[in-house]
Amino acid sequence: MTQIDTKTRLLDAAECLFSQQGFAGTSMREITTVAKANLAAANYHFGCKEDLLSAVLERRLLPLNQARNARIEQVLTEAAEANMRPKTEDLLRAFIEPAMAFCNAGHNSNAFVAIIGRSLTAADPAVRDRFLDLVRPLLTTLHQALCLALPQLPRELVLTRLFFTIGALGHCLCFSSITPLCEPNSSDTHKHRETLTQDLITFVTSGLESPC
Amino acid sequence: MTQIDTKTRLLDAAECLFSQQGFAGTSMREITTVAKANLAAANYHFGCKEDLLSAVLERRLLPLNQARNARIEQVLTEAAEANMRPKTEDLLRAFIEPAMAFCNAGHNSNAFVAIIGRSLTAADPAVRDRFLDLVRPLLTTLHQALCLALPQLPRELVLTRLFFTIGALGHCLCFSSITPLCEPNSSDTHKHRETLTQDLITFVTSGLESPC
DNA sequence: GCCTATTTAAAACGATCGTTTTAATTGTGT
DNA sequence: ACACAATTAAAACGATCGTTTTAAATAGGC
Repeated sequence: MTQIDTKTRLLDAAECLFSQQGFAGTSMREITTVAKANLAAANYHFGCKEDLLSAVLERRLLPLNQARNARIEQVLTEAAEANMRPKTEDLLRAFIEPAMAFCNAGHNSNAFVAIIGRSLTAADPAVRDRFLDLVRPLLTTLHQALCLALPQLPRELVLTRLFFTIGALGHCLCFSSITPLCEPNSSDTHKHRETLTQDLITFVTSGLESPC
Repeated sequence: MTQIDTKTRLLDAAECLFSQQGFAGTSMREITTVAKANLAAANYHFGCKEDLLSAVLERRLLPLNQARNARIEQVLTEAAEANMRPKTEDLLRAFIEPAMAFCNAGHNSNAFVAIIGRSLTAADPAVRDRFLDLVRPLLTTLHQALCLALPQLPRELVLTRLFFTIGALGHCLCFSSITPLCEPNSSDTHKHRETLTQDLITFVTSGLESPC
């Protein structure tokens, strides 16, 4: 068998269609058609549509958040060894860069980032809750780390500003998928994405470090 | 007839349901049931579901954006009279405050803000395009005004940072509807919303004014 | 009174939805 | 070879969808 796993093809198709049309706007028949698989195969592998969504989210989000978590821990460790406070910008970079880099990670993960960007504020509670369960631990870690970097600020204010940061990031992830900024896969796109990432980090770092 | 217009009841119901379940996740039958109207009445007044969405958007967004536009013009006029540059914070306040204040504007407009927050990055192009057409002029005006306030920054960077600002604002609008921060209509809610608004303005002002 | 616009009731249109079932067929490991 | 998991094909399940139609009833303006 030279072609990809049916299960993987289903995940790829679901990811692509969910990102373009949303969860409610995508049918199981569309997914199986794009995946060139049988309609029954989807339910056979994933049970129901909502569990397919969970599988789509988990496949990318678990490793992504693991990478972000590792980078945050690294920033904290290096700061502790130097007997200094971690820098706000370093923490935010550890949180943002892996997500934005996902756009260029090959496969069709650039479709996935739009799902991330939208899931947090999704109207459908089924989407929102399944997503929130996957990111809550990371956000808690990041919040605590940011409080170390910004001891002069009330913890509650840091959390509020972290919310703003997430909003800005999510908006970026959505738009870089909706509106391909240049021709896809061109070096221009790469460069622009890197610029955009740095612009975002600069923006939210200033926002978070703003005096109380 | 002591009760409200059928047309208005349909708009209210659609607004409420769209904000809670999204456009694709809400059926015409749900809307007419909540509105205590006949199913045929919805199509009679609005034609089709998409045009109903447009009507829902326009009812609140036109006056809201008109108010924001007037406040931006006022900031520009006062700055011109004083022979000074407009302040970034004043412009951002003119843009943000009316939207956030909408949460407490009575009727059920607090449901509407979630629609605003989500529409910009909606998966469904029908939703996104109809929304974008209603806000594009305002965003153009705001961008130009911000360039006057930040002449040291490239216009393109100002636009990028305005995108981040919109993302943070949209995220706020969504969450203040999803998670009622306190008991609704309590003075606590009012106070918290005002605090949140000021926190957001402080955050994005710092972000926009960050050195290049 | 008459005209027109609203609104209701009820039913039907064809279409699509998520899911399940049944049967036959492939592939893989042992 | 046998067993078991994966996959296909095709059909059907009941349900819901957006929209239209037909008919009757209700209101308000002139």
